[in-house]
Amino acid sequence: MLDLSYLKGEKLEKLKSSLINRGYSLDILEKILDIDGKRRKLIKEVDDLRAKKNEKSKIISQMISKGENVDDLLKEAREIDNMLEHLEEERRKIENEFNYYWSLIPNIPHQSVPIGKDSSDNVVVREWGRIPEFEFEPKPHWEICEKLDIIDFNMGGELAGSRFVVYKGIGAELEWALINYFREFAKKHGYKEIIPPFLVNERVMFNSGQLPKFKDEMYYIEKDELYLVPTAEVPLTSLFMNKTLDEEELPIYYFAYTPCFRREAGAYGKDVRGIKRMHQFNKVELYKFTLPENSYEEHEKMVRDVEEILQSLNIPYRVVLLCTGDMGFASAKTYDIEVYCAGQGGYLEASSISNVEDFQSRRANIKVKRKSGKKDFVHTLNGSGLATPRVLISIIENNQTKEGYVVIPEPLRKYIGVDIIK
RNA sequence: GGAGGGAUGGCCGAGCGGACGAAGGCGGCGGCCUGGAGAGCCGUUAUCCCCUUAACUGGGGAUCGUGGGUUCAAAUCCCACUCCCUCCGCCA
Repeated sequence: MLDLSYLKGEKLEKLKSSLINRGYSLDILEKILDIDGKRRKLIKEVDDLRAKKNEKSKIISQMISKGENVDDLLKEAREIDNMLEHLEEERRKIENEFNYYWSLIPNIPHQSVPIGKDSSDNVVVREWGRIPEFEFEPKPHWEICEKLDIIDFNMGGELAGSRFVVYKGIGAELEWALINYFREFAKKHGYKEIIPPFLVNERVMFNSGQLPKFKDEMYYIEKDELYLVPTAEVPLTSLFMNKTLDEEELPIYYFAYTPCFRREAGAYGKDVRGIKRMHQFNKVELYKFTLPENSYEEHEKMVRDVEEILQSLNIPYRVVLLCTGDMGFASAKTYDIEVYCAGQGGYLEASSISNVEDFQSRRANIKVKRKSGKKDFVHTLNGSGLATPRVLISIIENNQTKEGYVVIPEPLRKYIGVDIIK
């Protein structure tokens, strides 16, 4: 959530251009501005009236203690009450409306973010690794997995529907191997492990920016009013909600493995084959709470942490700086890391690493107290480190043999006990 | 699921209709004292919103788990909900 000062002066201009750059219409902002005017007026009216009432009450109490007659004053006070009643209701209504629309406004991109419309305007900032070459036509991972019987796509469909799969045997083992491998990396880089709830309440969903705008993307359990987490970023964001941290405590590095549940409501018919886009997948998420002045440095560091994992697995990748039009709602700056997948003949996004500045900490109310006594909202960062499916795709497709086998990357062998999946 | 107890400022803890944004203590901050530190003493010590201002300048409003209600007036009374603790039941 943005600072309300964005509704005035220079900052308003900044907000406008940022909305345009992100491909948002200005209609909603005009609506907000209109509501805000009414809101301020009502606040003033109500507060003034309350001041008057408080004054009367004070006089009444003084007169009562002196034993004087207060009937007339009582009547006046009751009249003020009547006026307040409907004004207050109006005020409550307009404040709710205001908060709702304001929570729909995305973050302001950092000045280093390229302005652009869509992914074609993203900027590749570096590439690593050698693209594998084959003497045969490399197959897509779904064909390989089916033949090796390590992922059962049909069974997933029968149990839960499309975009669900069943990992079997070495497939399941490889999945756990990756998860544990990622966990060990996170630990090595100084992140502290968290196991959060996989279901969270509405407030927590709001804090990280999923609600109210992306309600349709979430699985919701009506009976208990709980949402299934779409990423560990959601519970991690709220770990310090309504807390004020000490300056010396920062930065705080956390990581968590969770399954991630997404309805993929806008993706009908897209990426239906294989495990590229599923309703449930596994991910190890990296998360940082930092001082505002350090967040961009920490952002670069987080990207390097994730790169190191891919390098150790010898996966060719490129780091892409997203343009304004392609960035997520909460983000001020995002790098995607895309891994090369031979069977697809191209790159797939495997990690998204964002600095959201104080966008989430405002929603969750997470502050830091400076030595000077001044309080600021902390900055938060999140990054996949990593999600398993697309890394798995890359490993399977890049390491396939002519016979349809898959050579397991050296660092993962110790978890499984085999070098090659036959 | 059933029965009972509880939720107050950074923390502990009083208050149970009016002068209470809230006693007292601890902690924090500033000062005195000291060669320095400690002890001691004095002072200070929340957040948010609106209007105003060069300014946290001045004025006002709100906040004692959350949301309602009673009252001229609620931390205090009533109702609902949430969370925590204890006991019983059920269960991996």
